[in-house]
Amino acid sequence: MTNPVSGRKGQAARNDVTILAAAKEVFLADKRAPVAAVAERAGVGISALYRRYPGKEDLLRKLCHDGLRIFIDEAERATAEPDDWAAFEMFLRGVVEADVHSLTVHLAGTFTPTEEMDADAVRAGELAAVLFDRARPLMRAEAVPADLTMLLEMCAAVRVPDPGRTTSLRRRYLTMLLDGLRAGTALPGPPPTRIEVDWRWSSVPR
Amino acid sequence: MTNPVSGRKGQAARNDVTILAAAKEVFLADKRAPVAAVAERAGVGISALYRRYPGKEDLLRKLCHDGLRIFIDEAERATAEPDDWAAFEMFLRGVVEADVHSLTVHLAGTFTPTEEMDADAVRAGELAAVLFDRARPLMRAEAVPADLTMLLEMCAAVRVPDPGRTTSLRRRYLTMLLDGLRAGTALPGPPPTRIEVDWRWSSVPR
DNA sequence: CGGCAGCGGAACAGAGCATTCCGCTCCGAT
DNA sequence: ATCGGAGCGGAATGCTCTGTTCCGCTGCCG
Repeated sequence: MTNPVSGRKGQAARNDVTILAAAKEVFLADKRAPVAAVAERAGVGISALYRRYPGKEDLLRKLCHDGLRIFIDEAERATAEPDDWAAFEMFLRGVVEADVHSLTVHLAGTFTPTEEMDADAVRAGELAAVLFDRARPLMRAEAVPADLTMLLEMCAAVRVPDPGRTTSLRRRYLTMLLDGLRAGTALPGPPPTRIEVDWRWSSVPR
Repeated sequence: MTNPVSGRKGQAARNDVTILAAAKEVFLADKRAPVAAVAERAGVGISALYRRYPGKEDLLRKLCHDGLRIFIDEAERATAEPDDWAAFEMFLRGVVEADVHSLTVHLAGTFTPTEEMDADAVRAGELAAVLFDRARPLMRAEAVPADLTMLLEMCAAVRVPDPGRTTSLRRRYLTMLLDGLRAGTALPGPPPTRIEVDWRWSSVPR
């Protein structure tokens, strides 16, 4: 019973991950997708879903929190890299690769966050700031940490029907953005503020 | 009667532009917004809207087509600029400034396009390609015209609650993107194809 | 071999929305 | 001054869509 790869329990355990994966796919494509779409994508009935999560909002929250944790993991992994710019770039590439931004920022606002999530979000911001500061000497002077959120937002906006191509194209434009981040002409207007960048989190619906 | 600035006809004429402006604001913020939201934003009743447009889809189409025309206008205006890079930059800045991309690509798929729109879309693509080709010698070698769509897409993704700041921030990141477009490290993966970039147009719902 | 965990999917209840419709107002032609 | 109707507000209508519940079945587990 400790490792039921087959049988009733095994199937249930497998459904756990299947459902989560399906939810990720579906809500990444459309954050307002109906619950039934997730069940269908996972190839299970609706009950299988409601047996695991009290309601839709809980599923969304779980998905978002998982994304946040991946973000933190990527940041921590990159921190170990000694070269400042390499660490920074590794971090961003990891986040973009995992499509974490869509999981976190895009899903924000569709549920009420838990305190633990808030804490994790703060931690994520701190880690990113450290990475940013290390790489800052290599960037254009006007760049600020809040720019990171926007850069990720822009990468997440790159989307084509084929997921593989989406990833590939995002790599392409992230490269371009990183080049633009390093040097160039003076930037117009004031940089984004923390509040401007985090507004999705603060708008608590219902 | 030729210029009824006041009276019944005058109010109606003023409502024409008020409604269109409201629709632009509302659908820019959320392309799936209900018709009632447009009426409310315009400060009119729903009838005022349905008197002008047979249905929601027609309003969306009008909005999108107007955006397409602005795109073309910007392209034509920029074409007159003798300096190749300046023309290219003026074009992109104009398009971003007018938030035309959200009006066109983002609204695509919410209605069935007319033949005239298709023709205009083709013309828009041609004009943009000319501008691109003129500036190409000044860009990194891997850049292709389809990149333009993606760059605009990324700029459109920059969005904060305050419209003024949104515009300002978009200028900021467009500058960064243009710098990234001009030079830098090699880009990974194949560039986007025309089909990948136009997929929204081809998916015809209903 | 019996019980129940786990599940499929129909059924339910309610929300949201595009569109219609009715009655009112008040411009403007006579 | 009067009256017809253009223009409009907003309630009413008739969906469609969706979250959630519920019932009955299946087949593993003890």
